[in-house]
Amino acid sequence: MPELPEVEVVKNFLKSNFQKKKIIKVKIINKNLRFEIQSIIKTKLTNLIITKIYRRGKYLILLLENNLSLMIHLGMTGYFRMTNEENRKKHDHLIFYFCSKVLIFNDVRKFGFIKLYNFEELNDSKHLKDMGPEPFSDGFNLNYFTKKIKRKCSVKNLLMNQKFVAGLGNIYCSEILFDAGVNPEKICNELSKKQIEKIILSTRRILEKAINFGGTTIKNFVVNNEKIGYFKNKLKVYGKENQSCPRCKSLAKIQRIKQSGRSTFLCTKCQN
DNA sequence: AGGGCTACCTGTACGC
DNA sequence: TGCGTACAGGTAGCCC
Repeated sequence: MPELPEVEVVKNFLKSNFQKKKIIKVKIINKNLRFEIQSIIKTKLTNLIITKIYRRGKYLILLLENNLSLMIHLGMTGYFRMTNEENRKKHDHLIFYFCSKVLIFNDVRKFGFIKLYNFEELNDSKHLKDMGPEPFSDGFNLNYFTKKIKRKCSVKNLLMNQKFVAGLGNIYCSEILFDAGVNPEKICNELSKKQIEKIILSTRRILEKAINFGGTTIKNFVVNNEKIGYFKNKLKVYGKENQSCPRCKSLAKIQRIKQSGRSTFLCTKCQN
């Protein structure tokens, strides 16, 4: 599920409720996520204060006392919910107990994971060390884009590559390229300067809008029991196969194609 | 080196 | 009702 906007929304939720709060206890219900949850976190995290919470790409990072950091990835279906007492659901895997709250990590498909790092090892981890710039950072600019372009790669696959730019996934790549008027199958070394500039602009515009609407709910994006994600109503092409193009109106229908095994939605009339 | 493909896991929707 | 198939926001780790 979660791409950058959804992870940003989760980060804000965690930040406003758990930053500066002390973890009283950790309980592992099922350690078999994508990577096994280290049982050491039960003892290591007990009685530590979460000093800072932030996002890098699609990763959530919790900084803790004792120079520790917790890396969390939500995979496709991971989410957190906050309760006042232990209130279990199917596919709950981990529980953090705080003074008056309980925070539960749930993940149906178990593609998510939680890993403990010493802070100084965090950015050298395999997950973060080659990650591309944040889309909102100055580093994601025309010069960077132009230099990083490799032939033989479609522009959609380029944007999906976390080493190129952090945080974009399957939904937003379709939406961004529709907004930019660029065909997702375009080979990226054939992009004009103008198109690259448009893609950078559209990336920021779409992500910002999605964050402001609380992300996108397709199936099960949940924050604290609430299905939010009103950006779903704002999607222009994703999941809109055979509907008329919102830009050319009746002239063309939205098509679904496959790129690297994943669905891409586009209008072949207005995306060139 | 860098891209493509598959595996990982569970649930849902749809055709027959 | 059941069964088989396709598909779903993720990435690591193979293979070429």
